[in-house]
Amino acid sequence: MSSAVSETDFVQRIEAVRRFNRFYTRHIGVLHEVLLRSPFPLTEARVIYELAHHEQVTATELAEELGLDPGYLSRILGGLQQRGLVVKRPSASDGRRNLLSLTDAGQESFAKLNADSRNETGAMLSGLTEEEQRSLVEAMHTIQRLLGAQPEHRVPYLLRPHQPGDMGWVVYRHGVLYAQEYGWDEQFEALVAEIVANFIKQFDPKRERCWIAEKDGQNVGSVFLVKHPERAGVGKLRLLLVEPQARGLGIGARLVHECVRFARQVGYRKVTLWTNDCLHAARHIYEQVGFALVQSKRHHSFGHDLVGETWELEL
Amino acid sequence: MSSAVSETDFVQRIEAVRRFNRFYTRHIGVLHEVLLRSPFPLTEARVIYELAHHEQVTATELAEELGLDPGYLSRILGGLQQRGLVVKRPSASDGRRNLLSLTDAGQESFAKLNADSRNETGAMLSGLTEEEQRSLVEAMHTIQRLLGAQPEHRVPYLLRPHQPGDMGWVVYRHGVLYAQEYGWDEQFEALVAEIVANFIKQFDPKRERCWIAEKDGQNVGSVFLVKHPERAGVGKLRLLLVEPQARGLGIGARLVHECVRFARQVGYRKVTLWTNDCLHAARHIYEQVGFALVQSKRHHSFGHDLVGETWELEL
DNA sequence: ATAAATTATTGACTTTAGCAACTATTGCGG
DNA sequence: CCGCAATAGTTGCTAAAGTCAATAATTTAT
Repeated sequence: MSSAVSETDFVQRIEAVRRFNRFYTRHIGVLHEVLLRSPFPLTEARVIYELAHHEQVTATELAEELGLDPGYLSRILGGLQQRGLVVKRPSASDGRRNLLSLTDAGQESFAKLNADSRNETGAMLSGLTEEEQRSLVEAMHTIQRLLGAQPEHRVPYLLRPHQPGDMGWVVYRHGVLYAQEYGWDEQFEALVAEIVANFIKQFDPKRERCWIAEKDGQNVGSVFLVKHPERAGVGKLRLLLVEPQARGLGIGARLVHECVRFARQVGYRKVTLWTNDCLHAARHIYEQVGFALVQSKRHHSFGHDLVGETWELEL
Repeated sequence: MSSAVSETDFVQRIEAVRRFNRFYTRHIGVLHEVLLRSPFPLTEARVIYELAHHEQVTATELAEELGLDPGYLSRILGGLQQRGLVVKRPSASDGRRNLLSLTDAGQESFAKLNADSRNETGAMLSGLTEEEQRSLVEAMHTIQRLLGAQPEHRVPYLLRPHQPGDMGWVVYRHGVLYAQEYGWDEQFEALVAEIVANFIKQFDPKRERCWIAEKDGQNVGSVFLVKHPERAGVGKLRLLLVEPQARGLGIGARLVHECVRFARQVGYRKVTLWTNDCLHAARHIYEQVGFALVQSKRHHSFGHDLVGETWELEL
């Protein structure tokens, strides 16, 4: 070793790290007690958690990520499937693999778990001052960086069904963002409000749905699929929105993709949507997913001259 | 909540903390795999670890500290006792309690576990630069402070039998410290060297022992109990030393205490020791433990005029 | 085309853990 | 000093968590 002094430092650091590990082992133990109060055994909860953060995973990946025995995991997944929380689809490209994902019920279970855990953490944090919270988070970042947390390769956001509060958020953010980005006036916000009001009033869970994208605990995107008011067997995609700070992560595409998947699943024969030609990012996504422009029509709304467009996708 | 902005921050912090918890859960999982390669199951290892850091604990305290179920712990302790790693003595003051401590074999097992874990952590740390190591440790301190790690009320040091390297350390530190603090010359260091050489050459594990005090992974104290060269049934306490940076923690008293306990246990009828009147701290400890001054004699040694003293304790 | 590797499942087990009931003490209030 | 609540620890029973090896179905590599 280089010198007596630095050797001493080194040994002391080792002990400091070990002390921290003991401390945090204990700390995590306490956290887990909270999860244990949920109807899910801890390991199951962890599996659900991972599933919620992946579009689709294979069992092997999951086992890897959670450090579980494949056999054990297989059984856990079996149980979750039986209870209707997880579905498994054979992979198209590899007959050995199965792609796993949460069902709606699974999503719901996750939402509850997630909320509990979040509240727990929130309660802990709120015992600290603003300044202390900042230091804590910063210290945690430092540790993760130094211990080589490989950038989590799960998607950094989350899709979920709507919850209380989400409708207000949708109206609010549509209003703010379209005003900011396109200068649209409050007529647009009113339109959005009307749409979501109707969605809630006439909600048919079997054939309609809202997806909210969440990132770091905050809403960052939305999309709705509703029955077309006049044309039976046709679904209408509405209110696609992604917050500026969350753009570039593929959230928009993912939202539309989910929408279409759901539309197929519940038996629509066609999905239609109305947008405006100035919304380039959205149009691009619709194109990618396979929608075709079927009609274009000038109109004056929201304080501007616009070109409204109707797009359709055969299922 | 105060404002939209700080609410946003708060939610993001919650997620950051949760992310860290997941990260560290996995990280600790990996650490534990290492321990799992040892002959001890993780929980047993933790129990041994705690026992090594306490003079004597009760099962309840231990369960509390480790967050274990008392029943479960009881069984673990039972197993450790059967394998001769732990002994249990009924408490004098409370008939319900049992005071637990590691046997020699237990100490040895601990030493191995501890070394493995330390090496593991050392290997991890040495992948980082000096600067990075410092940040890491600092971040860990921050977290412990903020999450209210109550100051560990276990003793922050550790007594253990001697290992390779310890004898050299004893000679080296006696030489350095007595020179620094009392100006003694290298004759003293030579004397110490001779004593430890004889200790090793004529070591009788049944009736002789060396204790090394360790703190944060470093040696900080020593004491020896050996057979008196002339008087059968008498033990001689020698080479009591505590590093300046570790004084005030009761390490000296603890070392002498262990010595006396051992002397009683292996059947000596008396313990004697030789010291000098200028070593105030040491004399104070001997007095406290019950030693009596039986002889005082001037001598010139180590480059100084000194007053040598003989102290004795009837067992 | 065959061997080797990968993905997932199953059966048979062990270990780990938690709860509740029970015994032996102790401390306390009347 | 008696009775009773509280504490320390043990034991039986049960569930959860995890392991290991064998197997089947594919895919990939040689």
